[in-house]
Formats: sequence, C-alpha cells, structure tokens
Amino acid sequence: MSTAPDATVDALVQLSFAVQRILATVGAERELSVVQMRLLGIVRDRRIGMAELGLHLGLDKSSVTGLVTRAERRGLVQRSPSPDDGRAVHVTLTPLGRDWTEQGAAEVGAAIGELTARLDADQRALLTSLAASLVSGRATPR
Amino acid sequence: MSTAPDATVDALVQLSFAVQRILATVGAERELSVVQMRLLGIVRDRRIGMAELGLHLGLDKSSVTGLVTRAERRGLVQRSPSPDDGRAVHVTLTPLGRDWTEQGAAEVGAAIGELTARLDADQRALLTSLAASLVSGRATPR
DNA sequence: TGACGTAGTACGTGTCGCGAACTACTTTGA
DNA sequence: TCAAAGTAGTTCGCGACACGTACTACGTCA
Repeated sequence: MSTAPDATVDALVQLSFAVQRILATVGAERELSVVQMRLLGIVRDRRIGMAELGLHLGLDKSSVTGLVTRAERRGLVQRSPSPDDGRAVHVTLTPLGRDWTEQGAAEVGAAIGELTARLDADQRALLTSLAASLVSGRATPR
Repeated sequence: MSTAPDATVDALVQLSFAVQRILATVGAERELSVVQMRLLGIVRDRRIGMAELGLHLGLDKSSVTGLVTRAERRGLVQRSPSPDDGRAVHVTLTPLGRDWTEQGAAEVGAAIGELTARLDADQRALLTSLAASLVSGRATPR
C-alpha cells in the first residue's frame, strides 16, 4: 500500500528508459525492434511454442503470430511442428538468428558496462543484487 | 571497454522491462501508451516546443507531430504559438491532461512502491542513489 | 463420436516511428 | 535591405506492431 518516494520512482523510470534505449540502439544496427530482440533472447535458450512466447512477452497470441512471421521472413527464426501436438509449433533460432543474438547480447553487455562504468565492483554487485531481487520477487540478502 | 557481467545485464534488462510494464499497465487504464505517458510527464513541468520534445523522447520531429496531435485530439495537451518565434509552438497540459498526469504519477508511484516493497529504507535509498547516478552520468557518493 | 477446449492464423483497425518533401518564419551576410 | 540559408513544424506514404474477432485444425474427455 506504500507509495515509493518520488526520487525512487524517478530513478527507476529514468533507468528503465536508459536501458530500453540501449536495447533499441543495439537493435537498430540490425533493424530489430526491442521486441524482436526480446524474442530472440527468449527463443535462444528455450524450446517454446507461440502461446508460451506470448506469456513471456506479455503479448496477445495474434501479436506473436505477426512478430514471428516477420522474424521468420528475415531468416532469424523458424517454425517447426511439434512432434507431440499437431496443433502446436516450436519457434527456434536459425544459425543466422543465433549469430545475431550472440552479437546483440555482446553489444548490450558492452553498453551496460559503459552505463555502469562509474560504479566500482562492490557497487555494481550491490546494484545487481538489488535489481535481481526486485525482479524475482525474493528478498535481497543483506 | 569493459563488458558488464551477465548477471548485471540480466538484472538491469529485466528490471527495465518490469518498470516498462508498470508504465504500460497504468497507461492502459486510460488507453495511453508509454510514450504518451512520457509526453505528459515531460510537458508537466517544462515550457517546451516540438523539437526539444523530440530530443527528450528520442523521436523524430515528424513522430512528435503525430504524438502531440493524437494527445491534443483527446484533449490532454494543447498547442499554443510561441510569442517569441513565429515558427515555434509550445505544448502545454490542459486541465484534463494535468489531472491524468497527477493520477498516473500517483499510480506509478504506488506500483513502484509495491515493486520495491521488499526493500527496507536503506536498501531503497541505496538503489535510488545507484540508479540515479547511472542516469545522471555522475559518480555515486559512497 | 460429439462437445468442448486449445494452438495458431487471418483480417481489419489504430498507434507509432521514420524519411522525404513541403510551408512558413527567422537569421545571416554582402 | 534583401536574397540565401537555416530552423520549426506539418504532411504523406510506408512498414512495424498490437489488439480483438473470427476462423481452422487438432486434442481430450465423456
């Protein structure tokens, strides 16, 4: 029920825009939107169908269809029928998609490294642990 | 030139998506996109023209035109000619726009409060200070 | 086997962002 | 002083993107 202090809200919102901007910039080099990058990142290490993909992305299934279709048209992912379920489809990375995903991840890592360059190792670890606990919903170890 | 550790990249990227999701959810109650919310937030406490707005949002000026036009059509902002420059336009909140902006800010504050509920006051202050320093580009006080 | 649920697609609508071409006003410099 | 160059915004056409609705096809369960 408690409202966060304005300073906290501001800081987190601004930070989220900064990170999104990094993602958008890295993606733009390959004409990938942030959502496309996210799609690649999710498909990277999961065997996943359209519906579950929609859950991860917070998108309607019909939106996922279009997203995957565009990525497939560009040769980044491919659909393959599920062996278990005749209705279902699995989305996997093509070799090209895998390349781009690796490269993109490296570039994002570099940009985040730059963003956090002013922090020393302790501060960075602290930030990581605080951020991770917010996302996971678990308490932060002290 | 240093790349951030994967854990840091993950935590910050995930956190940014969590915050964006909050913004999107709050906006959705009024059928406002995240960018529309941002527009309101920027116009809230600035006397600003279209070009500068584009800089803040990282958008092309033609995109700003459309953005403002849609917001204006909904009665949230208004354009007024600049007294100093016959070419320029100032974008300001209407009373309705101001209401929505206040309400939206309060709801975002509440949601961020919930997101950070597991942190105690010290941890929250620490997170705020770390995040703020990343965004400002200034060093974090120790 | 028939009813119901689930996975995914097709289609129409609207938002959003871009670049290029355009108008209108301002600034600059000879 | 006045033409050239610059600046603020708009318009237009395009594609990406997200949604809801309606549809097909397959699976499950009684």
